[in-house]
Amino acid sequence: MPGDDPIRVPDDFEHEFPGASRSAAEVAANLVRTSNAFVAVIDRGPRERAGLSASAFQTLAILEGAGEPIAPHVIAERLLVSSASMTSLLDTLERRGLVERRPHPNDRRKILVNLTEEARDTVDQMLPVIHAVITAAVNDLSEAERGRLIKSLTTVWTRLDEMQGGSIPSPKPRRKHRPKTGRDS
Amino acid sequence: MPGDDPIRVPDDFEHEFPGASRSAAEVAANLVRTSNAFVAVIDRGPRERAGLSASAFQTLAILEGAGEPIAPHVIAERLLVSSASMTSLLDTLERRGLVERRPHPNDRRKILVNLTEEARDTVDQMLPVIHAVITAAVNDLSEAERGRLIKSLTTVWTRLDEMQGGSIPSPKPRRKHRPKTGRDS
DNA sequence: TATTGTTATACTCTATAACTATA
DNA sequence: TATAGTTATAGAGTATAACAATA
Repeated sequence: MPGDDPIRVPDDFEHEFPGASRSAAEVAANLVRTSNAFVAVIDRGPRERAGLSASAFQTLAILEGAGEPIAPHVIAERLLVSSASMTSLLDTLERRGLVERRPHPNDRRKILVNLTEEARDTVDQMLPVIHAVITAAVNDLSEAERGRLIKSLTTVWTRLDEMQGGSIPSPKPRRKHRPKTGRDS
Repeated sequence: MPGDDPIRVPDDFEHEFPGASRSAAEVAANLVRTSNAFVAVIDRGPRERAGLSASAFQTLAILEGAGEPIAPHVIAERLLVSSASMTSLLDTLERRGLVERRPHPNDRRKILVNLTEEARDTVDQMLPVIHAVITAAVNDLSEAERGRLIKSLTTVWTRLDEMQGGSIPSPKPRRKHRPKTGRDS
């Protein structure tokens, strides 16, 4: 099966991008590919079957994970969207009967977002499918390999998390034969 | 630093989801988190600085990778969007001066999409930044660890790729204390 | 004054269906 | 008939700015 090989990066990569690491590029490419495959399988299976957008799905997951009704601005923070976008998302979810808005008992500026019975049923049907997919996908790795994999991933994530805040490293310029343009050929 | 730990899954996970593997869930969670961090750093850095949507960015990447002008339906296939969506994307990119449509020399139904000088300059500025980020992120892993990581990722990806086509495993139902609803409390 | 949520407005991405031109 | 691309239309997600109600 030729499709079962890792993604490779060309020989001249480190010449084209001085200072960059070829093996690092291969790690990143294979990492993102595998993550995308996870998301694709889960999307096409449970999520799209339920007719939910990615944001709607995450909103339900946040509410389910919280274990109790929470206010829109809390969901918006976790979802990294504006409060106006949150209003729109909740409108959609409420229209579909998956959430309900209720007044906050103490603070009359706030509301609390509840999952409906239907939404909890949906989540209860989706999660076992998702975990069955994950369990099957990782099945060929030994426990020791899983441990090493998690450790390596955490090492990389830690560095990325540091970069999130601000300074990303400044690179040396690219060195290359420009691609054909159709104009200068 | 408490934030530098791997994502863990609760003790009762395998009781809650019979048949599912806790270590597999931890692998998946940490994998997706790390991939998302990669994408986030690249998005907030190079991509958003260039004012490009994810699809616009990918369109430029496809054109750059092709190394020569290609037809819209080819881009649409690789991007997994409809031809009408492709037209709209190209409208946006052309309005910004990043691509040009030219008639196909042989087949008058077709057009060819060219990158402009400005687009090639943009890509040439973005790629070194992206590879510098990747190189720095993976810096703490030895070459041996990179090799093992890529191998494990490929193993998982292969299984996921098999699942893409069709049959996802059927799970046993969830077993749980339902979360509070605000109604029945 | 600050916080919470909504409304108004606008733009992008996405899709389906109908259409034109060409092969 | 089949293929390539566009137009028309519609819906969702996103954002910013302005606003009302409440703290």
